[in-house]
Amino acid sequence: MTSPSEAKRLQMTDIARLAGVSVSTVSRALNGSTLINAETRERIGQLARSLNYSINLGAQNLRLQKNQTIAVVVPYDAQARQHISDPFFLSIVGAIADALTDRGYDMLLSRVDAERLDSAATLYDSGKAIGLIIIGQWRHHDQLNDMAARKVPVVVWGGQLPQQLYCSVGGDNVAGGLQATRHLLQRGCRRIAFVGDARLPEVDLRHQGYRQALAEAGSQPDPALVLPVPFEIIAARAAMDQLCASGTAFDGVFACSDLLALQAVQALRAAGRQVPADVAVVGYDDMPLATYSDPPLTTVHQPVALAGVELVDALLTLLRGERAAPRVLPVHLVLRDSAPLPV
Amino acid sequence: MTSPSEAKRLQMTDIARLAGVSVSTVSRALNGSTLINAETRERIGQLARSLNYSINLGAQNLRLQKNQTIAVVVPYDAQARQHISDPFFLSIVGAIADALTDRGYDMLLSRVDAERLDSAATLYDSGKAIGLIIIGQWRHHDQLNDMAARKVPVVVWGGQLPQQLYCSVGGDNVAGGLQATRHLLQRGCRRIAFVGDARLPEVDLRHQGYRQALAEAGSQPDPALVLPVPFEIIAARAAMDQLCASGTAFDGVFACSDLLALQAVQALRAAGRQVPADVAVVGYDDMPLATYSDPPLTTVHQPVALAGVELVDALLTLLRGERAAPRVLPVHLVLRDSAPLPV
DNA sequence: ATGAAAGCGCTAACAC
DNA sequence: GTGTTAGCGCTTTCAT
Repeated sequence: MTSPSEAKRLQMTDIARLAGVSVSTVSRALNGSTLINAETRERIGQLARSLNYSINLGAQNLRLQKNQTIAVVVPYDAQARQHISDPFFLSIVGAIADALTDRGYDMLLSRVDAERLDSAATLYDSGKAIGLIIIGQWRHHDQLNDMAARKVPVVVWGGQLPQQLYCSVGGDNVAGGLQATRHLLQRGCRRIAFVGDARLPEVDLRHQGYRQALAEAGSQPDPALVLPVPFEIIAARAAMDQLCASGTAFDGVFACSDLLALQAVQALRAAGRQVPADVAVVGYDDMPLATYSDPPLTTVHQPVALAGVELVDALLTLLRGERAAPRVLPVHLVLRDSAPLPV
Repeated sequence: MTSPSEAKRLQMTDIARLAGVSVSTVSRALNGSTLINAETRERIGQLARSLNYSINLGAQNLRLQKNQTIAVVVPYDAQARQHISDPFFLSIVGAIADALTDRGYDMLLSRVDAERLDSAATLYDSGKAIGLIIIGQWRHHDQLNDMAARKVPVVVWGGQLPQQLYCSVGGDNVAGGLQATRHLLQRGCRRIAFVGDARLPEVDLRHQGYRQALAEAGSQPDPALVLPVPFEIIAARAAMDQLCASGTAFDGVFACSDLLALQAVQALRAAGRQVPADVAVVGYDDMPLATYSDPPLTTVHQPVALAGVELVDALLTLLRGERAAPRVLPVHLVLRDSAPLPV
């Protein structure tokens, strides 16, 4: 509404002139140096405050070789021009923001093409940020390894993989897949669909848990029941509709996000099948909507707030020059109506 | 995992030395100056790329007096140490991130105490960001006015108020309140509870719409039906439980967020009342969960993606030195089962 | 207790 | 076409 500041931004010289002292005195005063006479210090402080002067951090950082900015990178599908929409991504970004704020760091939120995760390194190379938190490995474990190999301080939300040079923090995906699938089997499900793109490491680990649970039960995995859909609801719905239409028999669904699970529910209903009576459904993430949905979702809970703290602490550990071991955070199944306990 | 870079960060001098030229040549080459011989330019480019060198933006910005960083400020309740959790805030942050990325700006995500919105101005004063987008006016219209008066480039998501010096972008809250309440009246509701803290301007405007709709219908507003709850589910649930227990008669609820609406639904059910048969409920925001919830929510849709674009464009207008007029974005009621059309 | 001056990494006159 | 040099706004020796 009001038009902008043509008023050149104040700088230390201005304060110095107004206070009738030199810039070094202002600098020292503003930084609380005890070298400066307490009352001049106070006077300069007052003056600066009354003029809303604030030290230029760009210049200060350059001089001090410091920087308190961490980049949080949310990859996106450039082809689909897909926007940040999955609530899980948004809430983990919120959790990281909280953790960084608590520790006095600034957060630069960036989006990069999921096919070029390595391009995030420019944020570090250019000094915009002193470290990177990347949300998800996507399909580029190798690029992340390369970044770590050239000593870019980076922590990744995702699964722990063999031959991993970077620090990852993630939920226990195998355990999540295992618990979800075991629960469905225990309910008596015999043919359980797996919804998620196993080219993503996290999903692949959940898929391992799924297969392991099937193996325990002596059940054969059926490739026709694996739906390699991305974290994107339109595609998920289409794939589920197709599965329903195909005539392939199934009585359970394990979906790799709550949103995917709810799309499955809708597709099933559209096909005239009841949840959980005909088909039980288990989701992943335990976002708030899982509580309110119809039916409330049985889902694998991910500790989002803890995730934010762990990601940040791991990165700060790296920045201190220490090694940061990958962390696998506990997950647990939350029982609700989409797949209740067997009666 | 891997430990950090003790390797001092490369700088232009290093590239210059390795290329056997002066820093100015490197600078020009890297900035694509045609003054430089095409092949030396290419050679230097290759060298820099192969070493992952990237111009130090802190220094560059200092020299060029430029900066492409916009701060997005999410206020929070410091007393409650409440975290970013309302899905609406998170999704508008996502929308702003998309809009800024498209336009080549960096986004600094900051949290400030909702009682000290003016503290966000330091981000500008210190040169961290060239402009501010603040999510919500909260209870400090005056602080925002002060910031605008001293020419801080700021745009606020929120309602348009009288005597407003800053640029706001927001949904049409009066229309939203009007449509929601009219719809409930049209269904035959006679006693409609209003759930939301009218000390917040946006909520107050919705409340105006609510009162206007009641007036149109010749209905008397009853203060006992106004629940001044914050955007926080625990408090909302408690207030709704209390209303149910109080014996105050009501047959409709207009809640100022979808999350509040769903808490109302849960409280009503706990009190043995059906939605929408006994009490119809209308929410606000039209977040994804409104589609999936039980019952799906009739709610006022806010154009989140558009909001991101408008906020960013308004700020860029200010930064260009032009005036940016406040914008009120259209909202519309989405009919679902929590308050279906009258039969 | 305060000031003068050098320099953080970069760019852009101004030389040659 | 390329090098030399003077700052961008700040902190910090080193003087006084």
